[in-house]
Amino acid sequence: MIDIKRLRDDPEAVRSALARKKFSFDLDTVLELDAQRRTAIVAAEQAKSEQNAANKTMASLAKGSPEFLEKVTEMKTLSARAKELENSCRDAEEAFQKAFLSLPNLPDPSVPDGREECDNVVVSEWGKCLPAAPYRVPHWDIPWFAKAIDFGRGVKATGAGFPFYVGDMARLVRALIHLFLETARRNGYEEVLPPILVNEASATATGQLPDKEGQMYADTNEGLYLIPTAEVPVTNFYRDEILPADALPICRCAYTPCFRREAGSWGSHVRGLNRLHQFDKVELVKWTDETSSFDELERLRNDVEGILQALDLPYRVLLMCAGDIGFPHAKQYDLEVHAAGQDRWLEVSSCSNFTDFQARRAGIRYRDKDGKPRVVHTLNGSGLAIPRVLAALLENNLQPDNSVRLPKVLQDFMGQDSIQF
RNA sequence: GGAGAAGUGGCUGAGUGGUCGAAAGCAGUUCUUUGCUAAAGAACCGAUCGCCUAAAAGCGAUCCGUGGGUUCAAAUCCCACCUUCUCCGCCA
Repeated sequence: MIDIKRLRDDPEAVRSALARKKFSFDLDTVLELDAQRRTAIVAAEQAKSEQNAANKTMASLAKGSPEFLEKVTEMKTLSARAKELENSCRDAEEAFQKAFLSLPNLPDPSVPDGREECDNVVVSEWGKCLPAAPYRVPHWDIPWFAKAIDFGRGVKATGAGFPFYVGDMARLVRALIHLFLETARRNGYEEVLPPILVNEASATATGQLPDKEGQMYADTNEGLYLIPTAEVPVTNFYRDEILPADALPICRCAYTPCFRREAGSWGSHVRGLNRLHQFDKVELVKWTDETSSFDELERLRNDVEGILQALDLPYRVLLMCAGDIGFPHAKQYDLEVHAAGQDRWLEVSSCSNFTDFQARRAGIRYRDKDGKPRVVHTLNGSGLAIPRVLAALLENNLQPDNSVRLPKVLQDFMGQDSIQF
């Protein structure tokens, strides 16, 4: 959630900032509910204060004395009134919270205007896109693809979008996970292995709820959700905690499988590895103070770019426009690799600064030099999502003999310089 | 899954239904003193929300695992749930 004080102080600035995003919002209602809530609080606290005072005098009276009994009658009235006001106060608070929680984060001023995908700005490109050639095909058309990544048997075991990776392909996935984690470790991120089911409070804190409820697989028996990204459990590591000032910045990395229902987002363009219900990803997460989060975002992005360069995959970096960034995001870069067989850019990472939006929901703070609690800033970025990286590797490194040459960084781990089925 | 025990401030740990935000100790901050990388003494030392402020101070409300209930009044009594520990059973 955003800072309510900021909204009160300058609603028009908040209004125009939010208007740049694609989400609908109702500031006037929020402000009105805030005012109502505060009036209710004043009334309830006043009543409660009177009751407390009466209670105090009562404590000094002898039990059962006439004065005492008289006070009991008075207290009954006060108590009933206080309870009543307290209830209306709670209702007002709930109504306010519900409306307030539905406000998205403010986009940073450095984020360009725009309504859709085509308004995103390419801020850098690395490497050369490979030219078309007769033997370059989409990865799903590689003759042995169905053997190496078995979608058919995945359907049998689970359903569409849950493939089996077989033999050297399974090893290759493991090699990528290893490479990503080790690269992150060398860049100063501490590895964690988090739970992959989270509760409602965690999903709300990072902003998946209530905005994207339908995107997650849920265990309704236990009230738990399969994580759509490691961001959720990892960010919640410090939920409701106050960190010492010298702890920041904290950098963590985590490998997890990720689960997304992707309801209604299927079509001919999402064949093969382009979109799955379950996929593997290494996620990078940072907690910083409010002065350095945008610098840390650049560092994060740089760390992720390093991996793509090591894999020798041509990529570009998009600065997402205000209309295309997510609900909790203040600023977001998308990294896309070029897959030569499809001649398409595939998003493999999204690096974002959430400023204080998630941290405020999650109650993650740090103690500044004066000992005052302040809300931290949170960031995260994929480093990286495996299937699309794999798609690009297969398509870009496919040889005329249908083998796939491995980049140097993977050869050592795999103990071979190419794969072939 | 069965049987017990427990959940209090950063930590340890008192707490009789009313004067308890809550003793005490530790840690922390500031100061005093002693010439020596330390000791002693003193003061301060939780969070959230609201009112008032330019801001602070100040005032008020709330918080003793969570949510209900009893009562004029609950950390204290009752119920449910969650978590932790011990014992038994089962199991990767």
